[in-house]
Amino acid sequence: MSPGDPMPDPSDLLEWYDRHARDLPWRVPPAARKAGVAPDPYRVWLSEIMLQQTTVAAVRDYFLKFTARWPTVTDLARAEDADVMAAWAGLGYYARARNLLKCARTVASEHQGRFPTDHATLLTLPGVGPYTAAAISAIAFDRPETVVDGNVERVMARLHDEHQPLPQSKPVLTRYAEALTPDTRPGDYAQAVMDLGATICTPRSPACGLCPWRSDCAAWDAGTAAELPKKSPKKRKPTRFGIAYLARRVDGAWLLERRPERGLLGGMLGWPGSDWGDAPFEAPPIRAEWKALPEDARHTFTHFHLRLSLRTALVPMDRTPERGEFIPAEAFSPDDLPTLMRKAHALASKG
DNA sequence: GACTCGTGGGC
DNA sequence: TGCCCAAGAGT
Repeated sequence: MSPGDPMPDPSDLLEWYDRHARDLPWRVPPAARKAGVAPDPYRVWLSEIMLQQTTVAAVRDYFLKFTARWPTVTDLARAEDADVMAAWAGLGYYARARNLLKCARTVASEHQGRFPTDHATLLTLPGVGPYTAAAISAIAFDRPETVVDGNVERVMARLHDEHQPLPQSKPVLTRYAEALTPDTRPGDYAQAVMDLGATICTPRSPACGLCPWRSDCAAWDAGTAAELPKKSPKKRKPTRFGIAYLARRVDGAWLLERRPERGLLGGMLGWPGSDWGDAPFEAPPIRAEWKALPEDARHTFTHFHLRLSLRTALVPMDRTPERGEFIPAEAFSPDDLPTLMRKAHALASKG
């Protein structure tokens, strides 16, 4: 920070937030907050975990489903692993769901079912990193912590016309954000900066004409808002190949397998099959007359494309699988599977 | 610091 | 179609 740097007024943003705060299921609106309504730390924590690298639109229904089924952190702590993983299926980044349960059980057993209020203690919880610790402390407990997510990075890069690319610029953007964090209404302020980034100071075609901080924005002055923040170039994704075996028993049961805790889709149910690489091979998980499907399941993960070759078979009752276990038709729903495995199921059921 | 780790929507 | 992006954390 140096003299002459833009110094926007947090009050201007709070005033904007009072008029334009989005209506979100996990949010206590500013008027209610002023009237003394305190957020439920459980709901704040749950929403923040779900929102990691995930859009509000994708999270909304999952949040409602989870809070209806597990209204408190102790309810969640008592849940079966398989039930939570199934409820999370489709939302992605499944380590979050595993850590969600670990965290709920830690809060229940070591913190008397109440979330810690301070940043340092929150950081010790599974799945809670610097951003989420600050968000819970600020939003749930109205402490003056600085949240730095992708929105805040973008807003700060523009306010200061910072052209150094992310992630190298992260430390300086964090200092800019810290310098702005107010002692009054820090929880609303944290949500306000993120709302600004999500609705006005957007990645593409920002609506600078509507921005309460426009007159204090260096990128607005320079005409560079839309090209910030700069980011380091990304590598392109390779394509990997795999084989999956979808066995259906004559009584309708499906042969599924719980994936290892670590790694891609860790802890989720899936179809037995090969590893994913250049030239996969894997013997079938059960003796049967296997038929190759004409169409591969295609799916793109964060860092590679996958083409999954599918094999199907109808197997008699008296045969024991070498891998996985049969799940009865009435206990199976493709909604309990990660999206890739749903795609494979849809193709097998169609064919 | 560099990787790994999902998914759906927008352009 | 292909790339970018989204309230990041763990290793």
